[in-house]
Amino acid sequence: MTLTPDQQQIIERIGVFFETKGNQPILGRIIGLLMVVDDAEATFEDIQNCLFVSKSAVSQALTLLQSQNKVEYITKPGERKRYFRLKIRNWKVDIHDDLRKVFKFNEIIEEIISLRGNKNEEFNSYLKEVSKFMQFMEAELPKLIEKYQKQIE
Amino acid sequence: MTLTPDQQQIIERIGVFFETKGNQPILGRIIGLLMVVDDAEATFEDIQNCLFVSKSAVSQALTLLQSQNKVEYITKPGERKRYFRLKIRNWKVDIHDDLRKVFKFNEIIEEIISLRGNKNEEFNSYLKEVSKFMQFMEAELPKLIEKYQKQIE
DNA sequence: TAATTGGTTCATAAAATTATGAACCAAAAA
DNA sequence: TTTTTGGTTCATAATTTTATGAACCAATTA
Repeated sequence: MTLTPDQQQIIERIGVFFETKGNQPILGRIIGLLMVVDDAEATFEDIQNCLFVSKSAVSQALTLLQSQNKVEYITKPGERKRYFRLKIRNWKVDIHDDLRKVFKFNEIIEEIISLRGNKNEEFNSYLKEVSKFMQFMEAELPKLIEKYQKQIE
Repeated sequence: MTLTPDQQQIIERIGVFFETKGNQPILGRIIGLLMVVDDAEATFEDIQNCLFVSKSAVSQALTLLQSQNKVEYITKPGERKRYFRLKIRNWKVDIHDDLRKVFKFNEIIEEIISLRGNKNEEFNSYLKEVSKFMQFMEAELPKLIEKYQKQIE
């Protein structure tokens, strides 16, 4: 399996995207590879060769990605190799989770509010405002997703 | 300035939250400190003492936080010390930005779609679906925020 | 003018993350 | 039975990130 320069470049970009989201470098590149290659799957060896990394790095990364439900593998009759591919069916859920992560901070904010003294009421009311906004957004998100579902039906 | 154990603990939690979002450890702890202390402000020295870090660490972290528009400082008449505090007025915008970051990936997805061959049309249509969903969500977000604004008026 | 305060800067030490290679293993093939 | 294939595991090397301390500086104060 050989990649075009275009493919290589975009894999790096995908890699950087996932990296800045706090993941380790290879993870994003493997995801990138699996998104970019024509048949949307790759063997252990393919991954090693395309990304120029060691066997153990690939093994560890794949274990992690599978535990995160981002990658799965299939096998083909008569072949011992595994064909890894994205578990893309989970992506809509993943997006929702990513969005909810933003509002996860509200749990902490609520605790802070309950802990704060009253020396700075202006700040206190700002905090409450932010908290209310987050609550609103979190509640509205599922509705929005529902709206999308109906729209495409 | 002394912190209660409760305050210390929540500062650490805020720290971890920001850390897992890809920020360096002190940043989140400074933000935590500024959220938790009663008057919602702290001097350079306060920060150093409360967080047990070096002068240079505080200086560098504050420079960064200010460049990110997350922190600002005020001064008080007759005092040379700076009083650092959160630039909380920006937070609603920050939340919106955080949400949009999730959909930033759609730019890459669109490129991938245009680059992909047709060996796996099922995957191609999944990608297109995800892309459409992200487009929808990104377009709806501002409306949602508007809805909130109206609701609180 | 000298000393102190309130920081900044930068080289590097310390710590954490990430990748490697060697040893290993089970299943299949020779 | 031995070798090969397709991996896994784990100690550690390499790299990156983060924090430190020493030197520095400008503004005040003594």
